[in-house]
Amino acid sequence: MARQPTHPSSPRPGSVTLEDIAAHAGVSRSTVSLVLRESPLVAERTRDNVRASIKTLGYVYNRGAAALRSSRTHTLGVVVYDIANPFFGAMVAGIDAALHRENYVSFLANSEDSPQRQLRFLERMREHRVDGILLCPSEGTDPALIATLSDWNLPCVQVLRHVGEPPFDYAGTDFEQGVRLAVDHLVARGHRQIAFIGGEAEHSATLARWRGYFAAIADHGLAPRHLRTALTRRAGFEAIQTLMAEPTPPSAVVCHNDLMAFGAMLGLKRLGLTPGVDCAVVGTDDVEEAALSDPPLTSVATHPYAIGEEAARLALRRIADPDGAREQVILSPRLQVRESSDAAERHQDPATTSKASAQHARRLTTP
Amino acid sequence: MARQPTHPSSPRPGSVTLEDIAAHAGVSRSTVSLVLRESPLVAERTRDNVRASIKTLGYVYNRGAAALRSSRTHTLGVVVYDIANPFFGAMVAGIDAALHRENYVSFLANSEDSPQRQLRFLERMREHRVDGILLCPSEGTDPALIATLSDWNLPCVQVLRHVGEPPFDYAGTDFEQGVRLAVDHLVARGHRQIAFIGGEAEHSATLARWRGYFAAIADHGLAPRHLRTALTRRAGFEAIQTLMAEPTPPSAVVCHNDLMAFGAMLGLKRLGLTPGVDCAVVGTDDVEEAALSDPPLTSVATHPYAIGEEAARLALRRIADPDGAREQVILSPRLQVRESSDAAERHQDPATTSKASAQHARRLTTP
DNA sequence: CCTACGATTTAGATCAATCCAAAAGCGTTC
DNA sequence: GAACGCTTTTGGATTGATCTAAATCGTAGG
Repeated sequence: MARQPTHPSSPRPGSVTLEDIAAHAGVSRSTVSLVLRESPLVAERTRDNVRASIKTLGYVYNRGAAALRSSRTHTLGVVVYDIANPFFGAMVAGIDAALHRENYVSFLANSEDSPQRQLRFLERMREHRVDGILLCPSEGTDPALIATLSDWNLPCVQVLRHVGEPPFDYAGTDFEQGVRLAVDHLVARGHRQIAFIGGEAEHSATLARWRGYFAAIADHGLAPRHLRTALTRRAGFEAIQTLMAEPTPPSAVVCHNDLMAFGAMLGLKRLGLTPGVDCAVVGTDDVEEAALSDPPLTSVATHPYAIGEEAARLALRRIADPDGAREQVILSPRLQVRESSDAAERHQDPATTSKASAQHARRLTTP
Repeated sequence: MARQPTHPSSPRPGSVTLEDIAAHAGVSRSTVSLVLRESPLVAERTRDNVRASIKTLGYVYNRGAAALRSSRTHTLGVVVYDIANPFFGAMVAGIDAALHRENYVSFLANSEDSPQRQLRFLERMREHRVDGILLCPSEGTDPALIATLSDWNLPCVQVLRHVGEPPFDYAGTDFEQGVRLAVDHLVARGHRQIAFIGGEAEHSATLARWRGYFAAIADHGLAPRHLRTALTRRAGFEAIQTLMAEPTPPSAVVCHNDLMAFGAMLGLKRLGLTPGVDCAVVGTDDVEEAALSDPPLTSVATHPYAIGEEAARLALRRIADPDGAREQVILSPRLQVRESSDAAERHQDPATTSKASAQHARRLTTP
């Protein structure tokens, strides 16, 4: 109601078209279109006139119509498998920030780790003609999916996990290296019985952690103790109690993620033990809560926000150059040592949080 | 490459159109369109033929083109101010689930609590011609925004927070009632010095908590003690230490959210006090972590997933009937009592989580 | 005076669907 | 065999942008 367009035949507000602008400014539709797309072909005087008409008529660009002709929607599909997990929340925030800067906008779907849901969403994305996909493949994703997307002509960047054979575009963290850092740290603190809990599933991200664990343990000439569990707080709570009841209980545990580590620390307390004194605990992710737990948790920082940003950047690059060399961006994890693995550590300010250090990124290019 | 469309002039795979299907099935474009939209006007034989052609040619529906003509995109814009917060993660999951069922898909934006970013996103949504908006208004949102959206002909459902004057569509929780429940519970346990921490900002959601707190305290003839702080874990950690250093320290605190409550419990431990024994702590939200903290946290459950679902349903209803009566769906909170407010409670299984009880919803309709 | 030139601007086709009014098909009945 | 009523089907217009090749314009060179 505020500003009715002056053109009389427009039925509801918001349906002013290029045609209307053209008539008002005394030029052709084409010229208005060029102005909207900041083309250098248009004379400055004309451009100003057109801009003025656009303003007075309250025109709104119709991206749908533009996409029909240009087959570019400025739209991306993002699939994660658990948006309620703060790690993915941070990642999505990073994606959002990077896309926002480039005037892109993203569809989000939560696959709930169901390949069927994931596929349905991807099909829908195809109908909406998104320019590309950011995919955290759900559990049990058919590796052929990536080839299918490629058949569909849909650029796809995998994030955090990956399936199928390289080369593909991928952004994630070097989890193998992360677990190695954790084990090395614990060995340096004198631990010899170092267990690993987590990882019943078989993604790349889980496998990488295993590799890191077994390799590091072997390097130090120690005996591995690996317990497969779910990846929840609850699972950590139970797993630690199982381990501590064994004939040779571990003196330290490395956990698949921070949630499990918190669970493990609670489990230790339930047993009357003190985390960091009776048994060291190391997590993975370094979520905000890690600095403020009791005791503060040593954790391998995996920079979800930075991963999100990198993934988005990668996708935009692939859209601009569909046949360019595939790229893998792998951020280096960083170990944040706190009291849960080092009771001797000074009692610091509780919120010494780590900043994402994206400059540690390693870039691989597969031609 | 898998299945090349038989139509020779199509440049890349995936660009099979209605025209191609029509030619292949020996009918007109219009008929194919009717089949796609499950129109009862088409004879069964014809429908089957067309379906077969669609399959063999590998046709993909182009929603962009359809939207151009029908001005319905089957698309929604969702704005939250902190997607990294697990509460919003759960809410978005609820929204996603509800929309998925109705073949809708949603754009997500993280406003980072900036009205400018929020507005930019909303403008972009308008360009994409979304059918509606789900909005958690960012801090400092101009109340006129809701009227502007209405001018734009964009149905908008506010979620969790709201600005502007009713009537509008809204889905949220009765925070006032929630805080009341918490205070009543504490009084019943014999507490007389009950403080409230949190809420320096001025949203509806914060104001409602205040109202609940002051009203309940007054009802019981007690003296209020309210500390305004930020809404972070860190803030809770500091606030409790401030309060406990006062001449009459509280015997119980109610916190704006669970994050702050966790911080407060940590702060008590830092002072050598035991949460639940030396000072009771109650949070709000009942996040998953609450059941597994040390001690388990009493919390007012606010059902984010259910709120998300209700909000999405509301939006779809409004799209179908733009001039219908505005609705407010307000879920009733439920108090989940655990040891942090009741040290005498039996040591239960740590993960007795609450199920969202959406049947407690109260529906208001403003004509 | 005519043409060529670079810089702008434009008409008309095109993109892939929906909408609408009109036509076609078809079995009855007069 | 024409008229009728009913279900199906169909051209052609429409939606709002982009793309392409051609038109316009003022000026300078031959």
